[in-house]
Amino acid sequence: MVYDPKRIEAAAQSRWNAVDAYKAVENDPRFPKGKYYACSMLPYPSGRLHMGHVRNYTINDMLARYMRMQGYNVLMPMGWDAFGLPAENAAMKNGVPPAKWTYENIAVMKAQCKALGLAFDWSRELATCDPAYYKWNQWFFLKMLENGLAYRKTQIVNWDPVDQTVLANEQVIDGRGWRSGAIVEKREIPGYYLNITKYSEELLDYTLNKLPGWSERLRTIQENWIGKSEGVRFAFPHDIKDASGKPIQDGKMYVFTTRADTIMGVTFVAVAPEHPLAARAGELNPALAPKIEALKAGGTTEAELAVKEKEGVATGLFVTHPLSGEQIEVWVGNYVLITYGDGAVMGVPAHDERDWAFAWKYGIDIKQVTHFVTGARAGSEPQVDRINQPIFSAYAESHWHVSYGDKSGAYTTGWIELWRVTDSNNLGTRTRFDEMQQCAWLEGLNTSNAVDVVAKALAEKGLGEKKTTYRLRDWGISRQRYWGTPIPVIHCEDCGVVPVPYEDLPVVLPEDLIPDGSGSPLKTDEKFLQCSCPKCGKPARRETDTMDTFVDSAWYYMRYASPNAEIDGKPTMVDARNDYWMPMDQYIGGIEHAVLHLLYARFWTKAMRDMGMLKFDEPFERLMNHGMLLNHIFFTPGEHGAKNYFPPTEVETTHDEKGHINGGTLPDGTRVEYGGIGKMGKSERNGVDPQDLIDKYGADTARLYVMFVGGPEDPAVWSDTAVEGAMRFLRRVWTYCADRAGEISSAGAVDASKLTSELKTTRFELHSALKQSNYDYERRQYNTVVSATMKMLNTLEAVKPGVCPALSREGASVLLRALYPVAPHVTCELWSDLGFEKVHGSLLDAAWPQPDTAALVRDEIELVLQINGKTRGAITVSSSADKATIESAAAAAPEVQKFGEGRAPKKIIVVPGRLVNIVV
RNA sequence: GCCGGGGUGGCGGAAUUGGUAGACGCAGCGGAUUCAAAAUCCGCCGUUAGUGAUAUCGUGCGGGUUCGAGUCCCGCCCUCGGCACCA
Repeated sequence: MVYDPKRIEAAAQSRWNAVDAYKAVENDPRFPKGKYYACSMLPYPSGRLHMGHVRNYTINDMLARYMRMQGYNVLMPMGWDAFGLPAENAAMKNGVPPAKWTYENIAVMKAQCKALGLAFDWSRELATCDPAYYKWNQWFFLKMLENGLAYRKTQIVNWDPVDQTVLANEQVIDGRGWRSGAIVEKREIPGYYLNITKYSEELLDYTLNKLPGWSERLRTIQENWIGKSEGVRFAFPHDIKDASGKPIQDGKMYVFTTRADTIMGVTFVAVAPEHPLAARAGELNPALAPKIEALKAGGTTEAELAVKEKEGVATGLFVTHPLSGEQIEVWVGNYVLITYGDGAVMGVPAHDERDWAFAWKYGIDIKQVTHFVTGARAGSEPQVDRINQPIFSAYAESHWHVSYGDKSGAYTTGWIELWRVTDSNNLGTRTRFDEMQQCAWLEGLNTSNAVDVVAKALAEKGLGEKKTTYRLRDWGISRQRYWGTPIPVIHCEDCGVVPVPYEDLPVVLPEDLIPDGSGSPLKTDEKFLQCSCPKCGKPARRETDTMDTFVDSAWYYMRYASPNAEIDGKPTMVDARNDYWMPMDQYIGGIEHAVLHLLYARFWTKAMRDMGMLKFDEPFERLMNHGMLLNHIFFTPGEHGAKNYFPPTEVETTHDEKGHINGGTLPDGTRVEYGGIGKMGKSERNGVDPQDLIDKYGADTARLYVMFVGGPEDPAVWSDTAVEGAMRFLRRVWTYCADRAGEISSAGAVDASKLTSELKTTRFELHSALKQSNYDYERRQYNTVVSATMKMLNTLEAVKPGVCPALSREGASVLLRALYPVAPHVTCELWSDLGFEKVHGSLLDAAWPQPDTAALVRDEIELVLQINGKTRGAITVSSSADKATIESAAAAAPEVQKFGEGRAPKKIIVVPGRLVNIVV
C-alpha cells in the first residue's frame, strides 16, 4: 500500500472529531502534572491561512501534543480577531456587509485549520465581533469609566484622511497611517482614552525584572517604548504677555532636562513652532510669522528624513535664567517637539549635540561648564575653561583629540562634549569629563549629584523639581469606524454624555450595514442612533464611535479560559476557570505585536487585577516569536522605477558561477531580475498558499516542512525541493512500517542480551537519536527534532526485514511517538495499524518514550586521539576503562610516535567518553 | 548614535554550551533498476596537494587565553531588528 496522505488524514481527523479528542477540561484527572496553556495570537480572518499561520500553529501544536504526552492538561484554543478595517474595505468593494464577509472567511480558515490537523479545542472558539464577546469590552469599559481608568477628552490626534479615522501614536509610521500609508494630519477631536500611563512604572518594572520567559530583544523593545526618562522640570520666568495683556503660561516657560547639571551653560532656549511663545512672537513681529510657520513644515513628515539640518529663528523675546538671572533669548527651533514634555528646551550648546549644531549655525554663545576629568593616564590634561569656535585648532595641535562621530580619529566639526581619546593607539576608548568647574557651588560634583543640587536650588525658588517622564501615552480607543465594538455611551442634550446602564448591555452593532466610504454608516442609521437618555428618559442619540480592535485582543485569551463565564448563575466577563488556566504558559506569535498588542494586554490584565477580577499580575509567562517566512523575489523593471513582480513558481532560476541565483526566465522566455529574499507577501507576489501544499502533499508534509526548515524563531526561506524532501521522508516512514507490518505487530520485547554487536549498535543509535529528540523537544528546537526522527529511520532501515522483529517493533514504537507531534495523522494511522494502540492506548495519550540507559552504554568506545591538541586518530577502549588504562592505550598508539616526533608525553588529558589528548 | 540578535560548505542548517566542525536535509555528481523516463535504491560530495593512504588550510577579520576555541576575552568589519531631533 502506498502512502496516501489524503485518505490517512481524512480518516485520522474524523476519528479525532468523533471523540472530541482535544477538548480541555479544568482539573482533568487524566493529567497528573497540572495545566499547560499554550496559545497562538488571535488571527485576523482575512480570507485564508498563509504560511506564517501554518508555522505559528504547528509550533503551538507540537508543543501542545508533546506536553499532553508528558502528562499535562493542555489547553490550545483558537478564535478570530473579527473586527477591523479590511472587512469594511471588502464590504465597499463587494457590496456585502462586513459581518457576512467575516463569517465566511472564518468558516474557510477554520476548515483549513482542521485540514492541518491542529489540536484546537474548538468548543472555546470565539469571534470578537460576537455580541456575547464584545459585550464584555463594553462592560469593562464602563468599569474603567467608574474607576477613572477611562476618560473622555479632546486632544490633538493623528487623523488619517484616507481611512477617516484617528490613529494611535504607534499606528503612525514615519508620519503615515500604518494601514493606509496616507500622510497623517493633526486634528482636534473628542474621544475616549484608557489610562495605561498609570501603570507605566509597573509595566516597566515587570519588563525589566519579572518576565524571565521573554526574550531580551522583546523586553528591550518594550522598555524603549515605555521610554522612562528621569530629569528635572523647571521654569524660566518671564513677563511676556499675550494680546489681552495676560502673562503667557502665567509667566513661566517650562522645560524638561535630564542634564540639569549643565544649567549654568544655558545660552538660549528653544521652543517648538506650536508653542504659545512662538505664536506670540509671530503676532508681535509679523515678519517672523511665516518663518515660524515654515519651521512647522519640517515637523513629523518627510523633512525628518530629508532635512536633518537644524533650523530656527530668534524671537527677540527673553526669559530669565532661574539661577543666574541672566536674560536668555527665546528661539523657535524645528528640532523641538510640541508633543514631548512642555514643547521647550533649554539650550546648552557645549553639552548637547543638537544644541551645539543649532548654536554653531546661528552664532550663539557656547559656554562649557563641565569637563572631563580622568587623570588616570600620564600626560597633561588639556586646559580648557571656555569653548569657542577656535578651540578646534587648539586641540588639533596637541595629541588630545576632539573626536566627533569619526572613528578614524580625525576631528570633524560637530558637537563636542569633548570626548577625549585616552590612548592614541586605542581610539575607541573614550572617557567623559565628569566634574563641574566654573560654578563654584557645583565644583567637584559628578553629574548625578550636580543634578540633585541644581534641582534643590530650583525647588527653593519654586521654579522646578525632579520629575520622571515616560514616552508611553494614554491609549486612545475611539475609532470613527463602523465595524467595531460600539462605545456604550449616550449623548443627551440635557444630561450630556451618559454611560449605558450595565443591564442594557450589549449595545449591539447592526450587522447589515454596508459602508460606502463616506464615514461610518452608524452615523445615519436611525435604528441604531435613536435611544432614550438613561438619566432623564428624553430622546437621545447613541455614540457612533467604536473601539480600537486592540481592545478585542487585550483579553480574549482569558475568555478562552472561561467561555460563557458565570458566577452565581449570572454571566460574567471571566470566572474561576480563568484562574485555573492563567497566566498563560506559552504565548506564540509574530514579533510585529511586540509593542501594541502585548503592552495593551498587559495593561488590561493589571486593570482587571486591580478590580479584583483575577489573581495574577502578568498574562504571559513565556513568549515565543516565530520567525518570518521568506521567499525569493523576481521582477521586471516597469515605468518610473515601478517593478512588476512574478511568483517564484513561474520562474526558472539561473545561477552565477558560484551557484548563487542571479535571475531567471519566465515560461515565455522573458528575462526577470532577482530581487533577493523578502517576506512572503502579496505585493511582491512571493507568497505560498498553504492550501496548495495540503492539496498536493498533505498536512503532515506541510507541517514537517515548516518545522524542519529552521529554528522556530529564525526566519526561513522557502524551498520547493525541500518540501519534496519532507514528503519523501514521510513516505519512507510509511513504507518501513508497511513492509514490516507483520513482524512489528507480532514481535515481543527486545532481549538486549541476545543482540549481535551489530544490532546493539543499531539500538544504540536509535536510543541516541531518541535522546537528542527529547532534549530538543524540551528546548523547543523543532528543526533538530525532525533531524532526530530522520536519524532513527535511517538507522532502522539499515537492518533488513526479518533480521530482528523485536528491534523493528521497538524502533517503530519510538519513531512513531517522537514523530507524532509533527506529523500526527500518519503516525496515528500507523500506531493503530501496527497494533500499538491495543497495548499502549491512543497515541494522543501514550507515554512519551525514554531512551533505555542500558542501550546507551557500549562495550567498547572510540576515543579521539589528539596530539598537542590536533586530532590524529582514534583508539578503541572498553567503555569501563579507567583513566590509567586509557592513558597507556593512548601512549601506545602508533600516531604518538609518528606525530610526537619521538618525544615523551609531558601530559595526558582524558575527557571521559570523548577524547584523549597527549601533549609532548 | 544607543540597545538587542546574527555572520559556519553550492543552499537550509547542526554541533547537548570549551572536546572529532559541517549532524539531518536540499541541490549536484556517479552507479543500479527500467525499452525509456519518473519513482525508488546504493555510493561520493568544505579547500588545496596527491593515483592513493594521507597531509594542509578552514566557522566574517586581527589579536589573546587554553593541552584544545565555531563556542571564552580584547579590538574591528558586515548584516538584521528595535528606538530616536525624547531635551
